[in-house]
Amino acid sequence: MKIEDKIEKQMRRLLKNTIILNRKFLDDEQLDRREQFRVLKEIFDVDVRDREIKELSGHFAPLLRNDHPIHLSLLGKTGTGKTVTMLYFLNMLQALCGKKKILMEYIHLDLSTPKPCFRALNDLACLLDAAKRYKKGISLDELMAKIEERLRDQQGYFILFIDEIDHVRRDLDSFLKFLVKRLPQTTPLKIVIVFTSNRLNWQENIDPRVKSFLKVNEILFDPYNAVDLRKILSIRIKKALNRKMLRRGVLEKIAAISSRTHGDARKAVELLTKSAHIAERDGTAITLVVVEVALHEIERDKYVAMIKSAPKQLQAALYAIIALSSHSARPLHIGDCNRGYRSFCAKVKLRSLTQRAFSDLVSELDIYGFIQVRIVSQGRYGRRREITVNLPADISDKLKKVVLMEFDLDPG
DNA sequence: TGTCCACAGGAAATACGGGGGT
DNA sequence: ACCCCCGTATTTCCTGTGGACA
Repeated sequence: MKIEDKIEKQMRRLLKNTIILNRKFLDDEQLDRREQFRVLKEIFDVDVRDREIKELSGHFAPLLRNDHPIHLSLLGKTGTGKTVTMLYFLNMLQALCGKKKILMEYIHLDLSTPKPCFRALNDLACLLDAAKRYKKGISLDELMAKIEERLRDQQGYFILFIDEIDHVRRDLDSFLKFLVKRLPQTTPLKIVIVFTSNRLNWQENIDPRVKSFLKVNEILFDPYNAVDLRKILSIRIKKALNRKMLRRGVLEKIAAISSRTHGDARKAVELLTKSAHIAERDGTAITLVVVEVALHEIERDKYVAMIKSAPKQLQAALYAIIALSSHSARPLHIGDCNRGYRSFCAKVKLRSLTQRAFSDLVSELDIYGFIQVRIVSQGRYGRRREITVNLPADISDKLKKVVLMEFDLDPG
């Protein structure tokens, strides 16, 4: 056989077993707005988030009567579709308003990373084209004035979609005071603010004087159930994957696992994506076993990402504890761990912290789930925390290697 | 019943580091 | 270049604790 034929045959065989046909439909980041909306439309067309969309329509219906709806608060855990549903809805609403010659403008202020009041206001000003991006050097008042100036003689409806409102740490009060109290008085715009939050009680500790101005309607987004997730996943599968390489029951399994553990659509799609990648890498179909492996790898990657982005001190503490725990079957105590930690610090030339600070590191590792800690009293022999490591062996090995590499040490 | 172990963990003091103003 | 401000990290100091043991 000629070499050209061989190559062609080989490539055709690989192509036949390709699993991911269109990568971008597995990652929303890679889709542009229009494509995103097209995917969303398909999802909403099969009645996913039907109730929520009905409630949204009800809330915004007064627009068509030239009436002024109150503010709105969308509550629910991450990955329950608060943001996408709202964006999709706003897009539709804008089209509708255009048709009916109703003036309407909306802004999406995304606070997905925590930021102080100043940053949030500055970001808003940027979106409105009212100011440049400042690091500092301008007071909150000036910033507010710029926003007011920009909106001073606008007409019609102005919908301000503020995503993850509880990420405004420090001075949420003045942020809200400006938006709900001051701004409506200085512009003829009819302002409707839509908040999202994954904490049901985000309004609890805001200034009562602001709160009294903040009339909100609430819509609750439940976690997705297995039926919804199946619909969402099958649309992704249709668009992105070679369905011949998907074994029976895989879709159901991913939907079931996801609805049981979190009900988060983004994580469900992530599990699907990971499974596809693994299957492709190993040259197999996506089977139930592959899904299991994917689940494990996602978990491992989560731990690795967490420790990589953690401060050096925390990395050192984790390394010392994992290393110590693999030697002894007994639970560890702070004293032992602290000694191990100190000697590790000496080895990697890291300044070691006091036991008090180290003790806080241990609590932090407990919160992140790397280790388990419980307080045990041994009477005369003191009161101490018992520290255990419950990670699968391959994960803790991997973590040790990662930490060593962070300290520029060869894991070998 | 009181003692005392070996810490836990709160509060206040202090060090550090990045950014702006001058 | 120098100082100041402010938020965060760390240290210092401290009080509290459940129960075995005498």
